[in-house]
Amino acid sequence: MIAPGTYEELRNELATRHKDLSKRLKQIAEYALDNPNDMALETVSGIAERATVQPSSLIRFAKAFGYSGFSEMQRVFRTHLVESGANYKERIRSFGRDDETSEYTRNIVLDDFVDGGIAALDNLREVVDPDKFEAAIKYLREADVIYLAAQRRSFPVASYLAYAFAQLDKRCVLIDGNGGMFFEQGRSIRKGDALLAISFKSYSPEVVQLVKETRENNIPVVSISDGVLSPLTQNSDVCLEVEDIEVHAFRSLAATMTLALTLVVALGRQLQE
Amino acid sequence: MIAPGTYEELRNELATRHKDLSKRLKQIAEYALDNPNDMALETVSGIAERATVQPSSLIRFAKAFGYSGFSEMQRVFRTHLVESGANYKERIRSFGRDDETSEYTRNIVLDDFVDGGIAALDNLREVVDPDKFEAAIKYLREADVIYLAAQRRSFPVASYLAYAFAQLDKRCVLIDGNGGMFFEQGRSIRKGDALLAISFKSYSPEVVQLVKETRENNIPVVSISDGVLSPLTQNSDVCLEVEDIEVHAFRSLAATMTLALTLVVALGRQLQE
DNA sequence: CTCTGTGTGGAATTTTTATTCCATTTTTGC
DNA sequence: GCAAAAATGGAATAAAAATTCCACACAGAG
Repeated sequence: MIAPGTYEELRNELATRHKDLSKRLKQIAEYALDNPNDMALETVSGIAERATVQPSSLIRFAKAFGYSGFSEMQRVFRTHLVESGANYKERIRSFGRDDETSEYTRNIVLDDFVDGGIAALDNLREVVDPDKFEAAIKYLREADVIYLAAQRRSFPVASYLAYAFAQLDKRCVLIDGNGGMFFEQGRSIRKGDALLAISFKSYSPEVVQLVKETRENNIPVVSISDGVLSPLTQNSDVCLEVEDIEVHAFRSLAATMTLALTLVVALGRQLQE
Repeated sequence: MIAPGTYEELRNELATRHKDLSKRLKQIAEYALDNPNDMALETVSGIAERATVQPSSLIRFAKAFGYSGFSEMQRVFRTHLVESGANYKERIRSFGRDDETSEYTRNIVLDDFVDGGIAALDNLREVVDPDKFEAAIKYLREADVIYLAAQRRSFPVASYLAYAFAQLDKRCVLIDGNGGMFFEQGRSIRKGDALLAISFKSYSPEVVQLVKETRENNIPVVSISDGVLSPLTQNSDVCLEVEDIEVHAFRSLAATMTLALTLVVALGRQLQE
């Protein structure tokens, strides 16, 4: 007897064997299919109570399907809960075992990054708050000149935005830190302009400082960063959250780039009107 | 002290109080925000291990936020896990409906780009030829200095690669055309180096010309471009094809960025050996 | 440099939870 | 309708998990 390792397999097994089960086990099977979340999260006695069976029946049930005990079966339900839920990070964690032959590896790598990128984009759809997005656009639309600040890994995003804004005939300044003049470039910002800053952990100190200074001068700051702990979030008028997934210790920019593009297009539409 | 009853409240609380927390509690706050699923499903000691803290710190953490113990706090994460899953399914169901209200429309834009990005990534998986990929890596690995050439929309990709190569201690020169010296920078390439050029239609004449010149000098040229008709394909030793999909007349860089990242990681592995 | 108080690691303890076992009940085959 | 087998309930036990507690480390004040 081999125990089903995935929720789908278990479901199948439950369906096919349902009619041959004893009264109590039938009852449990039905409950499990109706309330997979309970199966994933509740304790044996909790489920027993809700399903009006004895705790011991639940253990018998698990054993009848080949598991060593209830806990082992519960893992299947838990995994399913995580994977079916939008929460993408766990999904990512489950791949990326990469101790294969190099023949294999090269494709594995590309596949991993592609999967990671897709998961990041899926996630982007969920976490972007439409109100914040709208607010960000408003600041950018009203700005006379948009200043773009980003360093290191995030710099390409700013560079892309600079190109795209130029296409829209939206004036902008890309603070590239050329000649070590990051702050000199940044401080030429003035009333009527807006700063768009992009940085992820570990946050570029220059960008963080520039954001703070700009905010203190009552100039609007829009930022793109990761999560609520980011120092950008705390010092910006509006912060859009993105999280690009880390695969093999490298982070792609797929989601961030897509967000940037969306920002540009949305802004472009409003400018046309 | 009143404990946050929902995930969002807790998240907020974590964010605002993060800076005042002690070292360990900070560490836990970060872990919790990054791995909410673990917080929902794992045991105290399991989480403690993954977050490299002591079990007792987790209990202290929960109490610091007003809960009676870890278990009470865990309920918040569990509820969130279940509910976020439900929302996700809801979203999928309501997908593809686009009956106006600008309220709705702005999301449509993001959704479109996300879908476009996903499609582009899926496509990337298919069209990348492993042999060409391998060959590209070989040229780059053997190069003394990698020269990066790209203009306009593709420039951010080169900029990203420059950053990533530097991280790998691989020498490279980013031809950025600063001061109008595109060709001057490009012509400093010499035997033993390699050129990595990125351009899509309509192809940047400068990049195309540089590729041709470099090839004529018997220096290896690797390119990233779109399709067999690209003048880069014809004048490169190896050309990797990508096609980022056009949505609302704008092209994202999601797929190209992902390819670039993969290139970097694959190269990085070989350099380590 | 020493004292004081907060923060931390880790073992000990308590509580909760899973599992086993067996007496009792229900089904099944004759 | 009567054994024999299977299934069930529920208390007893074992296992695992959460929580407490205390000795020690460390940072900041004097």
